[in-house]
Amino acid sequence: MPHPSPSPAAGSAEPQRRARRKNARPGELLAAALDLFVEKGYAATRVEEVAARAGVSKGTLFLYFPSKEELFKAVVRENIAGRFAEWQRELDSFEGDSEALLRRCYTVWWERIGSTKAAGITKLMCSEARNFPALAHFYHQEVMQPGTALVRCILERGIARGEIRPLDLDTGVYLVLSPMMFLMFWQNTMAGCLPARTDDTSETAPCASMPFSPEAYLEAQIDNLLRGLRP
Amino acid sequence: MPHPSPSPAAGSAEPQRRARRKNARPGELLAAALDLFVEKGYAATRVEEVAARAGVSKGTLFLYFPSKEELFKAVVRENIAGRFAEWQRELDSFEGDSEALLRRCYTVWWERIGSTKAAGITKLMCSEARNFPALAHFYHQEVMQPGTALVRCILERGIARGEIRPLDLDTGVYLVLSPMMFLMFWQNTMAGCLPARTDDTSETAPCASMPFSPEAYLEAQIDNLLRGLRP
Amino acid sequence: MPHPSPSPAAGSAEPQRRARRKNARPGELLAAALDLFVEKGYAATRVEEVAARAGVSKGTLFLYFPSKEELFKAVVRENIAGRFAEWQRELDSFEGDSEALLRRCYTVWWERIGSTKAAGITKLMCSEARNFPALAHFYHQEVMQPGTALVRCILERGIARGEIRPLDLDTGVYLVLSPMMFLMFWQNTMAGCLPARTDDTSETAPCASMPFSPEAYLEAQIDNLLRGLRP
Amino acid sequence: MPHPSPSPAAGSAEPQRRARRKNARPGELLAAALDLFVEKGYAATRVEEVAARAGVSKGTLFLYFPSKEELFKAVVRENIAGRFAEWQRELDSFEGDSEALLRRCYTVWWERIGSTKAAGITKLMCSEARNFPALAHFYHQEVMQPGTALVRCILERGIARGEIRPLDLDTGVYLVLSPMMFLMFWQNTMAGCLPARTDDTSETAPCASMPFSPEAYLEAQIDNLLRGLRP
DNA sequence: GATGAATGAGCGTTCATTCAT
DNA sequence: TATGAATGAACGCTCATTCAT
Repeated sequence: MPHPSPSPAAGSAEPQRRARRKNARPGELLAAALDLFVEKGYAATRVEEVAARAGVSKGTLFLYFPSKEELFKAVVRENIAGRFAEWQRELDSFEGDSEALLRRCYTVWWERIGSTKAAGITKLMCSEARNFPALAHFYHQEVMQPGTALVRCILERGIARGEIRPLDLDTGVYLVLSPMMFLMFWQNTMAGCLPARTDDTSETAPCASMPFSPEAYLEAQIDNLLRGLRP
Repeated sequence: MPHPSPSPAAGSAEPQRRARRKNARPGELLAAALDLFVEKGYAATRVEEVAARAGVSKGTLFLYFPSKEELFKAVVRENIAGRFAEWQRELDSFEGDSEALLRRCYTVWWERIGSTKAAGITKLMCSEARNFPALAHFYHQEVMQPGTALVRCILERGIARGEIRPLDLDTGVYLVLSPMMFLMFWQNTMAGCLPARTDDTSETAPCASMPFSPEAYLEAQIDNLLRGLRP
Repeated sequence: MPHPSPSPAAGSAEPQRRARRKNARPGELLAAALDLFVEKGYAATRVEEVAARAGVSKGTLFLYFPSKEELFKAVVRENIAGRFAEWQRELDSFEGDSEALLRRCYTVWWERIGSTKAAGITKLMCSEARNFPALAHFYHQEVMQPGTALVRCILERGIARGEIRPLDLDTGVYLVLSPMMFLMFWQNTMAGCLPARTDDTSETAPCASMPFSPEAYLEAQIDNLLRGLRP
Repeated sequence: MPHPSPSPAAGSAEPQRRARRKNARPGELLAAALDLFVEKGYAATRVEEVAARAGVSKGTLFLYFPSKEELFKAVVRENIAGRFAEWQRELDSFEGDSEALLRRCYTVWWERIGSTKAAGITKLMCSEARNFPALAHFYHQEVMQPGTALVRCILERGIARGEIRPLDLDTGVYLVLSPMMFLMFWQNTMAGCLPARTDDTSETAPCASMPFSPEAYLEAQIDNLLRGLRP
């Protein structure tokens, strides 16, 4: 095995690449689409760019997703909407008290959504909902409704167990949800503190002088929320 | 009355009005642009529409602003004035306890910002921050920083008076601010509740099944916040 | 039974069927193409659809026909066979008067051509003539010329027998032919009476208010033609 | 006036060209569109080509016509549909007998439609109706319906005056119309005899060996029709 | 031979921008 | 100064054609 690394390695793995790619394509496209949608927004993302980032041509994208709109929906389903069933199961089988449940809820959300690119989707959706009513409807149906339903379950359970003071649930769910939403907005706007974009202009991080730790924020919110919800 | 009809000088106060209009032009364009940018977002707003709403032609707009991008920047700069000095004075002279102060703070914010077009500017700014990093920086310094400073004052005062439990202020300020930001986003996206599309599928307004009253939300947040902040 | 599963020779009569299919391929493709070209026109027919209807893949079609254009040409050549010799024989042996002959002529034409897919070929050919001048020429020589010759015979016979008034035959043949051509066009266009579009405006089938029965039309035409041709 | 002709003549007429063109543009575009639609069909005609033939850019076309479909409709209205009112007036004020009326009807039709490019529209419409149901509907409503209504008027008048034998009008109108339609098809398919296209390939006229005079055909048809319609 | 994943030129349409008037 | 006719680059999407397997 001489020259293992810098060699172009042209040869053995080529034949099956086509077949192997075929299965990988949707995932690669979804990943590229997630990146670009979050980075530039829905309207400003060109499908050709998504295709290019996934290493294929424009036409190929339409082999897997019939339209830009469906591509976006697939991104949402892949990264958010498709996971509610699992979360509901986790919730149903949880055995601790409401404080533990809420803390776990925030932790899990932060790990799986809040700190990932998926959080950018929510910000994007809120930014462009008015211009793409069909997408807004889809997002509402597939994400907002299940999300609020999940939180409502948690609160109802806590009230039933006497661990949470009775409160109007229609607005109560937003006591739990709004910190998450705030974080998703914050992370994807003011927080140029993220590794910063690598493409065009040199970009001084806007919040350089204003410390903000999402984890600390979340911690403070959950603490305060729990105090406030106590019976 | 010689040459009554073909003379071009028909009309008395015209020249003056023309001149008056000329000075007002940039302002009228900025006002129209503000409305439309807030209403539809940056990308979806057409310069022709801005010009039309300002009562001038498309070409005239480009006489005052060299490009759509510069128009947008001018709109944001124009509308994010500092009213913080006034608020700081109101705060300094407040004599009630922290609960009253915080409640008043939310009320005043809702009346002067949250329920007005100003909230739309914030949402707009956040939505487009990635595309206009310089503006995002500007906004952060001129709005976010003073805003957090103000809230920090309130909390420090409360802690000093023993009305608020000690807590890390760097993150604590966001306990107060995040409901406001959440509301500004919410009001300008999901609550758009467009009158349903008329084309293919029957689509009820997206928020039909998810009631949300900003006032009720604010009430619930302030209540819970105050409970949580109690020593 | 060694190697039962991974052996590719699984199946008994498969090889033969494969071979049989292989010879039938071009014909199956031509048949599918005929259907679709007649149904949707040249431009609107997608080669993939032709391949699918013939039960093969898109790539396979291009194995047999080098391009969509050549496929079209092959379809037209294949389907415009000459049945004129047979009709000439039937005409030569006819013994009734001219009215009976002309009536029979229309009836036979309607049964064998007018009401069948063959009419669709004619309409197709006429519709695409400008894009395929060579085919138009071919069609003119192989179909139009013999057709007019046949009708000319009928008229000459009638004039000779004193049953038809003398008239210029060069144009007279079209008195007989034009109703047929009109019908072939009509049947394959306006009479499509598509099941109404389902999207925006309420659109009843285009011919709803304009009743048209091919048989009644043919009947009226032959009646009027015979009256007009009487000496 | 030295060098009057080869001089570029740049100078006097330039200033008003813009304004003058503005009024002329729709007409120029409609003329170009008529040419191309008739020449290549609806689907195969590219709007960019229409614009180019009218001497403007693609975008300019959309300044005057909001879509390709509306451009086509405008062509139809300009060349056919918009004239029925005038024809109806001419019909209402006609004072001769039915033979004179029908002869005049054919003559006028031939001069204003049949022998012009407008005839190509009907052929086009029949060729592509199935693929563009909206256009088919429009054409049916704006052309076929008024056309048949007009002919029906003529026949009813003749029957009332005892100059035409009673006959079922629903099919009777087609006795009058089908020769026109036949001619429109014929002229625009088999009759490469027209001055032949000047663009790409050398095209031998397909009907070289088969004499066909539209005028003679029309003459024969009207003669025979009148004989057939006599009471 | 047969497949179907991949391509890319081309379509109708939009809209920020220009410039002759 | 103000206009609005004109532009052309770009978009989302289609589909005949190619070619590695």
